[in-house]
Amino acid sequence: MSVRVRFAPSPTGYLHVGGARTALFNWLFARRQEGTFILRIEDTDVERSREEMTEAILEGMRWLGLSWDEGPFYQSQRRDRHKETGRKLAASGHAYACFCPPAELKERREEAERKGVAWKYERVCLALPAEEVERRIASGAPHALRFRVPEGTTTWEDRVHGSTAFANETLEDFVLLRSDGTPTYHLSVVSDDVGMRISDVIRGDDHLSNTPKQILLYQALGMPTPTFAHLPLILGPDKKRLSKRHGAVAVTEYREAGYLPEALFNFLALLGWSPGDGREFLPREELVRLFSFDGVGKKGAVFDEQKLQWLNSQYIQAMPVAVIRESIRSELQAKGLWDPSLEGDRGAWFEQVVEILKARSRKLSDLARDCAIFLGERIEFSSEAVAKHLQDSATIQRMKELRTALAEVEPFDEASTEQSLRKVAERLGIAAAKLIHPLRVALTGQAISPGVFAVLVLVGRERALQRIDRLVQYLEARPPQPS
RNA sequence: GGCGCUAUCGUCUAGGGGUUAGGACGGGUGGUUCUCAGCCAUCAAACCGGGGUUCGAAUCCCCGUAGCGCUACCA
Repeated sequence: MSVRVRFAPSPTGYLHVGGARTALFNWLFARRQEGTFILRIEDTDVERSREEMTEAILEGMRWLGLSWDEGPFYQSQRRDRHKETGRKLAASGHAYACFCPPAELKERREEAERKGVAWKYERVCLALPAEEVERRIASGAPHALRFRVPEGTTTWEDRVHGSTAFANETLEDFVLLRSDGTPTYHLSVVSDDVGMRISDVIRGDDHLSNTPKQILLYQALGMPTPTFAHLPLILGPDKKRLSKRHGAVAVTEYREAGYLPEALFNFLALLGWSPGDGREFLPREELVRLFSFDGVGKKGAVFDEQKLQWLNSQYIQAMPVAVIRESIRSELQAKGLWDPSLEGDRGAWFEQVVEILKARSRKLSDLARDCAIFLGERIEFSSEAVAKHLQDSATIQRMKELRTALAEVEPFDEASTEQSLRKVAERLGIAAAKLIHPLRVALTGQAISPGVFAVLVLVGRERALQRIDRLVQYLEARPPQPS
């Protein structure tokens, strides 16, 4: 029997990491089992659904590489089938008309809530004589269709939680069709899952208590139930379900922040699942190969951005520089630092730049930011760097000496420039660091940077000399420093 | 309130009757060095509580406790 799974988001917001993780497990399972992954948009809540959110969700899924095989299907376009399923249930005696005014029921529910007692629909309309029901329906009385919950216990073998049971008496006769004839969630979901021949329902833990109701619907319909797997929720640092309150939750926000889809994918898979052998860096194909519900935990997992950053850095390290260049191109363009020559004449040079930057980057945005010292024409001196390395008034003269040496050194490579600088330091009787740090500030404006000689060579002799000149001018223009 | 789910280092987890309770992130320390990162070495850090069962329980059972989720004519 072929595996058919679905991801069924509501288009009420962007694709958040919790939803993405649910989609991801569905995807992994489908790929592992060589099954079918179906995308179904549950847009039947007209109040909250926004059409443009559907596109945002699709965009998030494409970015993460969660390709679907069928769909997207729209639940709102399948209403007639849902209603038909409801009518079938009524015809077979599994559902009945309820004429109770919703406002009245709501009031009683709230009153029970206030008193702190349990309340469920008392089945007043179930007791109505058949003739009266017919008469009232014929007279056009508004009515909902309620499912008649049978006696007994509903159990299933959850792929994550194992054997799970609910006493049916804790369930109320829930509404299938509203008074206006529209189907409710449980009816729509089961109707669609049956219609789409879904074999395995993989969703968040928040649906665990919906499951008995839905199983009852399958049984009333005479349909085989799918297997269920309820994934633990993703939590914020306060251990509550991750939400906007905790910061970034949309997958697109992670893209903007400089994370790679491969890293987020890997991270999300590890959130609640473990291969068991301690490996952490697991590219997509490996994940597909290893995935099994055996490794899925039952406990909610806190989203730890530190670990995501670490994984991201691992993917950056593993990425060919040419690919990194493509990935940061739009960000460089946005900063006005991009030039077509970076893919042409200066391609090899730029790859060296990326090479020395990548080991120190946890996010692509770090890398793109650090490119500025090589691509930008002007650099700004950071106040920390100035305070730390430019206080000595002898620096002006030292930089002039260094400039002279660097103007002549041949070849202009790391080894020779370093040798040259050290020679100057020796001649002046000072530690090399007294030249290195101001040089770093001259070249990068920062107190921290990659190895200063690597930077020097990549900046190039001409620009390096200009930057040293600028530093000297800056220091000379500066009012005398209090000693 | 009712129902349900869950419980191993700060975090993600491995282990499932006898282990020095393992790994990873993060943190500490030391080394490399021109800074930072990286890398290498190294350290600290956990079985929610109480009862059973057993020669022996983190592991099995029960009871608590805590956290979370659901409790609509929302999805």
